[in-house]
Amino acid sequence: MNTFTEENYLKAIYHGSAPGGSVSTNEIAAALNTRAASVTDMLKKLAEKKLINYTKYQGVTLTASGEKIALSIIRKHRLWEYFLVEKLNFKWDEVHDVAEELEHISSKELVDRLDDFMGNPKYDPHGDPIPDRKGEFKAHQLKPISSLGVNEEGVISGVRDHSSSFLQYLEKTQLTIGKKIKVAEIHIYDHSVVIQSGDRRTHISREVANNLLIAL
Amino acid sequence: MNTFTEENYLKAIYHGSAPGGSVSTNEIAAALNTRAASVTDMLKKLAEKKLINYTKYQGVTLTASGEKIALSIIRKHRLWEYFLVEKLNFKWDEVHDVAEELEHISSKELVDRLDDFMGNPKYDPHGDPIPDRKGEFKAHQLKPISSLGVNEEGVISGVRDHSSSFLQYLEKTQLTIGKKIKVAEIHIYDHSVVIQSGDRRTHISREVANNLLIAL
DNA sequence: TTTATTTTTTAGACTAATCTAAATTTTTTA
DNA sequence: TAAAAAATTTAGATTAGTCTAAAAAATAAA
Ligand SMILES: [Mn+2]
Ligand SMILES: [Mn+2]
Ligand SMILES: [Mn+2]
Ligand SMILES: [Mn+2]
Repeated sequence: MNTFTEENYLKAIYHGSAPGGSVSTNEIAAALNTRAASVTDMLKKLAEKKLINYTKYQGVTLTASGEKIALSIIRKHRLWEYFLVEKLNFKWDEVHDVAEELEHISSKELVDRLDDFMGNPKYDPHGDPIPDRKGEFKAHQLKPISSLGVNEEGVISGVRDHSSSFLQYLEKTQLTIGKKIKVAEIHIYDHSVVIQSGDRRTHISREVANNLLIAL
Repeated sequence: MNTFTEENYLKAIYHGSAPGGSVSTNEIAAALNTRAASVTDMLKKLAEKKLINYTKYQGVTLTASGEKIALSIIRKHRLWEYFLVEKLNFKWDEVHDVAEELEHISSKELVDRLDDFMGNPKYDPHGDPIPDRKGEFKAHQLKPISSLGVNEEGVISGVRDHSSSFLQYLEKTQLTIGKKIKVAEIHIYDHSVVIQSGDRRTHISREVANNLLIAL
């Protein structure tokens, strides 16, 4: 097995990689709140274990087995988040830190049974896809509200910013996953957007419009 | 917070202490599958943190705060075991190792909600009492079947040996928690016992009779 | 295409947890 | 109560993960 730390590095590399691309030492250091020198040390170890492809100064990509591990961690993270929200009544902004711990519980039997217990959910509370036991998943096709024109509609299906302050803001303004919305107005001056949802109108900033994702 | 290792030491000290008594370095080493020298190092650290009372060569006891932590770990362990058996359909002999990991998840909110979700159970799948959120619990008054005389009755309420081989044996012979039993015969020669449970008779060895506990 | 800046790696140290082997202390036994 | 045995602690190393400071490589700018 791998240590928690190794698992966190693999996950960070997975999340930091643009499709097909590689991740830099500094990006990993930023994601894990650590120093570049520490990252270099760990990259050597992960390369030694054949979990990443690493050549000095070139950045890294995951090998097939590294990606498999990363996906299993992400599966656990998202299933536990779903459990916390759906079964234990946590709010969607309260679950991430707990899931960061739970994702390292090793038992595969446990997550698979948890998955069945909850009816094999496909998306976590933030709209992110949950890999199945084979590591497969299909992501929603998403785009930010800021890319819509006036009168275009869609269903809120994901967030680009997972911070609890953003999630709390969305909760308060009732812009949560599953809500059907329409763009009512766009202010050219500051790119802020007025959203219509049912008979409720909400004025959101450009930043919020960039971070709120709707399904096509 | 404390490391997993520190938590495991505190738990071992708690479990190793006879009521009011102290635990020896070697006992802790045996319980944790480690060496006496390692234990000594850790005892110094825990004493430094005022979680144990330690004087060289004298053995250790938990301080009030050390005991509080130990009980919170035990609470988590047993609640998770209950969850695994009652909600995820694990068998009682399969849950211990998973609970050994889950008990270190730090969120107090999580265990308290889990406790409520399950209806605040008082005993875990092996009959051990689950401390409440204040660390309080009442243990069953238990005695081994081997202490009963012929025709005495009782309800199976706990085990002294938690090994999966023993639990599997009990499962197979249907001598599980909650079963009402009566001692039908005692063989003087080897102290083996014939147990009547419903219309089923089971012949168990002295060793099994010593490790199966019934409520008074 | 040199020079400056940024990124990454190496060198050397530190902490937590562990180990073996040797030294102490305590307990038993004679 | 003195020698032998058992338990415990100390000494000195090791591994994982981290850090700061300095060196090296890559990239950007002049
Ligand atoms: Mn999360
Ligand atoms: Mn999520
Ligand atoms: Mn257990
Ligand atoms: Mn138990």
